[in-house]
Amino acid sequence: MSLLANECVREFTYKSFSVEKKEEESVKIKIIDNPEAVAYCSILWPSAPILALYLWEHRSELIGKYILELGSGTALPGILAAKCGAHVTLSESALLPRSVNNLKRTCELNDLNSSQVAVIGITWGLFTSNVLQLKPLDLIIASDCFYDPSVFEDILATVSFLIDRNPHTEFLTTYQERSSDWSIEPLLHKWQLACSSISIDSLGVESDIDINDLVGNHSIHFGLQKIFVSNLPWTISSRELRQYFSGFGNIYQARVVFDRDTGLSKGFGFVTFQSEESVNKVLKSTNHTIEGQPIVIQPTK
DNA sequence: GTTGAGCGTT
Repeated sequence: MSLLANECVREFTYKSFSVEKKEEESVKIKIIDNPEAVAYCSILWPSAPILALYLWEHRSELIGKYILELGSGTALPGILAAKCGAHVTLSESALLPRSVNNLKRTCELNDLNSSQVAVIGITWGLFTSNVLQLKPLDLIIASDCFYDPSVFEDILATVSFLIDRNPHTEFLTTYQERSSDWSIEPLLHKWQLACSSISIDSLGVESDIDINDLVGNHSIHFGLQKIFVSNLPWTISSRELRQYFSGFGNIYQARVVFDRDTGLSKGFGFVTFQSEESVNKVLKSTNHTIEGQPIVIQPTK
């Protein structure tokens, strides 16, 4: 399997001592991360390792279960569930064939063939034949799918439909709180779904993983993590933009905006950091220059 | 049409 530009393979190892088997169990997962991707589904968001770690710590309950992952993206939780013995179906939007294909590539990367893990296109809120043909599920999982309020109801419509067909199906989801104004609670009522939250305080203790390392400072809003950069030299690409700002902290995404028609740089771009602190550092520091040219930094509107 | 204020993409 070959990687595209900006893609990298990230390895996750889950290890725990099994009291029942009196031996250490471990599994290694490889996922394709593309922090530069325009499509959010190619980026490994912190909710994914959290859900994966939760599944790992409940792996004995996964054996033989039928699990569907919605909006799989990098598919870390889904692949982990498959490695733990579940029958897993990964899914991505049917409108994004490349993202669906990325799921197939990830299966290949983890030596899982199509009889072990199925990959299908599911568009949230649409009841296409792919959804109708699903076998009864034990569990639906989704990491970081509640990132845009305009799709909240579509996701829950799909979940509600699948739970209606098989009432013992459970839905397990992790998400980042991006705005205190957002809530799925009214929609849960509307779709007659009940929910409870699971504490992640003791998550990782068994595997000796500090979840803060996985999450970073992500409980903050997106706007504060992102800066608008202008007066860029015409010649620089997202790569150089990333390179310049990498000195201020870990970067999720750095993008120069190019004109769709001419392909020429518009001379501005966006940099999204993994923490608010990095943004503050950038804003405090003056005299930012790239290739000798002063550049302008502003918080995003 | 060879630039210099601006807030993109999915």
